[in-house]
Amino acid sequence: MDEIRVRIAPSPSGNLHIGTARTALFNYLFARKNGGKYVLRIEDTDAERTSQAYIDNIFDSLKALGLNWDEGPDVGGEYGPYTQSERFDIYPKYAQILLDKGFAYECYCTPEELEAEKEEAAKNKQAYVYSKKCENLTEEQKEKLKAEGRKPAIRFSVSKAQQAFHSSPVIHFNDLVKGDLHQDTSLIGDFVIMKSNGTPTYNFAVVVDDMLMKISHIIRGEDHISNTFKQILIYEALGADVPKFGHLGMILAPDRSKLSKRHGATAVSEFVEKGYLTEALLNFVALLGWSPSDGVEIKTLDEIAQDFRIGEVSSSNSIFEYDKLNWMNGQYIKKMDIKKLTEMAKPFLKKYDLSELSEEQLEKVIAATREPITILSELEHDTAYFFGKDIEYDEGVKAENIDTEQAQNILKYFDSQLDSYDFDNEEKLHEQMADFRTYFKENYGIKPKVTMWTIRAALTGRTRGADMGVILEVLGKDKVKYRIEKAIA
RNA sequence: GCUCCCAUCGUCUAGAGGCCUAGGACACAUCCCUUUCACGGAUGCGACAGGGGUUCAAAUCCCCUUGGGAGUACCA
Repeated sequence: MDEIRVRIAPSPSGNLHIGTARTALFNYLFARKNGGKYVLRIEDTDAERTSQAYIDNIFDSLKALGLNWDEGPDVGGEYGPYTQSERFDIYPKYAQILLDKGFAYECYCTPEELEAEKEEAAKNKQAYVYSKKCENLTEEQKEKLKAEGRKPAIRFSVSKAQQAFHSSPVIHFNDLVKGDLHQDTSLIGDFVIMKSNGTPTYNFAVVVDDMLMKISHIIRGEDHISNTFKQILIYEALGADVPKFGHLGMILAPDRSKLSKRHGATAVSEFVEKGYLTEALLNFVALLGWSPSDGVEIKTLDEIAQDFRIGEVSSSNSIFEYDKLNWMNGQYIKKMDIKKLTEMAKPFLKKYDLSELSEEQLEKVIAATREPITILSELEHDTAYFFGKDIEYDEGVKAENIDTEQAQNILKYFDSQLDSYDFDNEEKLHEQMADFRTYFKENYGIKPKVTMWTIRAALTGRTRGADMGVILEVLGKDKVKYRIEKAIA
């Protein structure tokens, strides 16, 4: 096992979760940094909870994030198929090997019997461990049970595997991020590896797949630590090399509970719909657990991959706070190519008739409004006054910035000068506006700031917004005149 | 309940015994820049969970307590 191979193995029982995205990212980074392969496998053994829409969402989200896989369901690869439901015929073979080696046995217990065992354990305040009552069934007993119509599940004999490969019931492994981890296997009950319906359980399917796909390093969430001990035993029982494991802390909500819809978005696609850029999302999520050696936090995927070391990843949980994500998203919005950004902004501007503006004008609008925003959805509000004929006034703006005597004078004068302004010449218009401000400053002592504020209020209904030059230019003389005259009482 | 993991500013983190009167980023506050708002810049506020050890020396190592998280399925 010298080739480095990692995988991301999402279960399509929901859209791609931000936590899964981070796990995918760290696997991707590890593969890139170490010249390995990164594979995608879909774990859909539970048909009940799987849907094609989720599979599509997972593919799309991963691609949008730039986490492209070297092998996977769509691109194929040497070790396919990469969808578990297409591998159902291979698990029984390995279960049989375990049966033959004596590391597994058939279990004919009914759900009711199992339930009774659990209740008994709970009553005695004992940790539940399967009773092993089916471990030594004779052939006659099995036949009898089968005759009753019972279908067996296959259980893994934890104690037999432990005794065969470890001198102590307490087994250890060296985790890539957490270091030495241990568990007393006598506390692990003989668990089911093949359900009575013939499908594998998670713990069995992952091992078989990871083994067959020659996965060398398994990087995943720490919620899998307890599974790891079971999996190590299966690898050993199968006679396979045990891969290296690395467990990442979880991503928690600000209240330290599991991140759920109640805290806002959880799926990558939801973040995108809200106006987050996948680049920012990815960069942000990388910082949850990992930190750059040079202190520069805004980095491309490639840059992060260069600097990534799995052993330096934080082993504790981290909380998902929007503040920094928002800031980072804003940074990406400011730096993004304007044409690309304009394209991305369009879905957020559905409310408006975009045909009012040329592509060039729209770009100007976006360029002028991108600065203060943090997420794309803010664009709808911030660009409102560029569309339509009439505008809505923010609260208080009319009374404070338009209806005063001074404001009215400014507006009237502006209106009288309008015809002489050259809206087709950016530079000239800029000069003319400067003259306009100077006029009020020199003749009436009105600060340029106030003069501009008045015009802005009349034109946009607000006291904050894009650069005045851009507003004038994009609106054009007719609209400007219309709004100014409307503001004059 | 049992088992496992984790523990530095509000949050993300740097820190692998002396370089730490603990550094950076976000957020927050103030100031500067500016034709508005913003961007940007500067400054400030702000943490080693608690208690025991080990050591000449501990945020860094050990133990206990507390707190948080995870697992405990014929879910993945």
